Amino acid sequence: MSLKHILLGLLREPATGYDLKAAFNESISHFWSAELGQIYPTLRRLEDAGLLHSRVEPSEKGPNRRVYSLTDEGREELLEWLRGGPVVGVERFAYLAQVFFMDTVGDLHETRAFMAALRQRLNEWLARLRAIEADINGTYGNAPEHYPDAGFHQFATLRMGIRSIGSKVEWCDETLAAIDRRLTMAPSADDTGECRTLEETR
Amino acid sequence: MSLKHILLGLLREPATGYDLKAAFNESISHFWSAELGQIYPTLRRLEDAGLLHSRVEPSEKGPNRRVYSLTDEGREELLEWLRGGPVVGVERFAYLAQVFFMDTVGDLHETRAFMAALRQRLNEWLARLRAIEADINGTYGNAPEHYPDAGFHQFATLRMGIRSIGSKVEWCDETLAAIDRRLTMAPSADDTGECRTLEETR
DNA sequence: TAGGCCATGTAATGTGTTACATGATTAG
DNA sequence: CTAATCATGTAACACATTACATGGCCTA
Repeated sequence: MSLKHILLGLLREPATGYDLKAAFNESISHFWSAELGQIYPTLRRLEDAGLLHSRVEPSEKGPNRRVYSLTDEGREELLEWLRGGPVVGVERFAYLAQVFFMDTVGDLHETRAFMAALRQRLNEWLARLRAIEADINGTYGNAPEHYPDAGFHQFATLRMGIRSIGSKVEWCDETLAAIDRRLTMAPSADDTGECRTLEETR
Repeated sequence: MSLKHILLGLLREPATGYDLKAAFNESISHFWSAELGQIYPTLRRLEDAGLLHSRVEPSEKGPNRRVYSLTDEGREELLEWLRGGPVVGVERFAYLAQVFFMDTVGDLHETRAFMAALRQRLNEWLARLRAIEADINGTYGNAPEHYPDAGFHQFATLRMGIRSIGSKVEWCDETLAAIDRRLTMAPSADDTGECRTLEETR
């Protein structure tokens, strides 16, 4: 039920489905994403439910735009969601599943290459987030407590992205170091062991 | 396409759907989850595709068990997935979306209460992960490079959970501190500002 | 003139949760 | 006797991605 509320939140200002897709790509991509194929039907359903209303406007370039805005009912629904306490869902990381099973390959060098590739991907992501942060700091200063209201909250979410992705890059480094220590050891565990899980040997 | 491969990975040892559900709850809940309603049909499809085969066994307690095991084809498919490089998907955090829009409520004390509740949830989660880590360290020592092969890889994923959730708890603290600084300021931003986003004022 | 952006929408498919249905065994 | 655990499955629904379909305007 989150996309629904995120759309309501973004519709602080009236916007089209296309505009909202751009917002997902730009400001929000570090914690949510949605495709147009999901956005358009959802907006329509929210209008049917009375949480939004729309008007059709001619566009300067391209076809007519359907501009949605919040109704009072929609604003109320948004506030209820916000006041309902944190929605903590399941986290899914396919690449962690890959690490978890990577011993099946039977060659720690494969794990090493995997972790190095992962580190690079995450580090690029981190760099993008840090660039946005530097941009904001350059304009508004380093003290978020002086930012405008919405800016303060938005900056906080960016900070979580930076801390969270940053911690993952550090984890890659920690793991790469452990792999290197393991690779320089006598290959005892790899050869004598039965590739057991921790639970089985406990 | 990840659940499919995770099931193949878990079927290192033959197991029933019920067993696999237990594995999701126990060892891998910090990076994936699945319900029985999804596991059973998926196993059936994997068998139809020739990646698994099953035999029915009587159970000591309860109804007959359908025990699945990997075929050579299934093992090959798993290895391809593992060797295909890190699968980095979208991260979705509903609670970050809530923070992002929380200024709509118009009272920073609401944000503070939200962040405090979130911190507690995350901290409990962290404590569970740390307990597992302590348990493993107690049995195998503090040097993961000496763990058995599968254990080494599994421990690495646990470490990422600890770092990642830990960084989020730290982020909560950072944000709570910023909120407190903002609350003790003259309430200028809250009253004079127009609740603008960072983009709009740029 | 080719490709990208603007702009909307539908259809097919894939992924995931919850509820329903069944029924034996065991521990409190 | 009751609740939990064992054990399998289906059906309905909710959520999400990708492909298809259309077509004008602008830039290289």
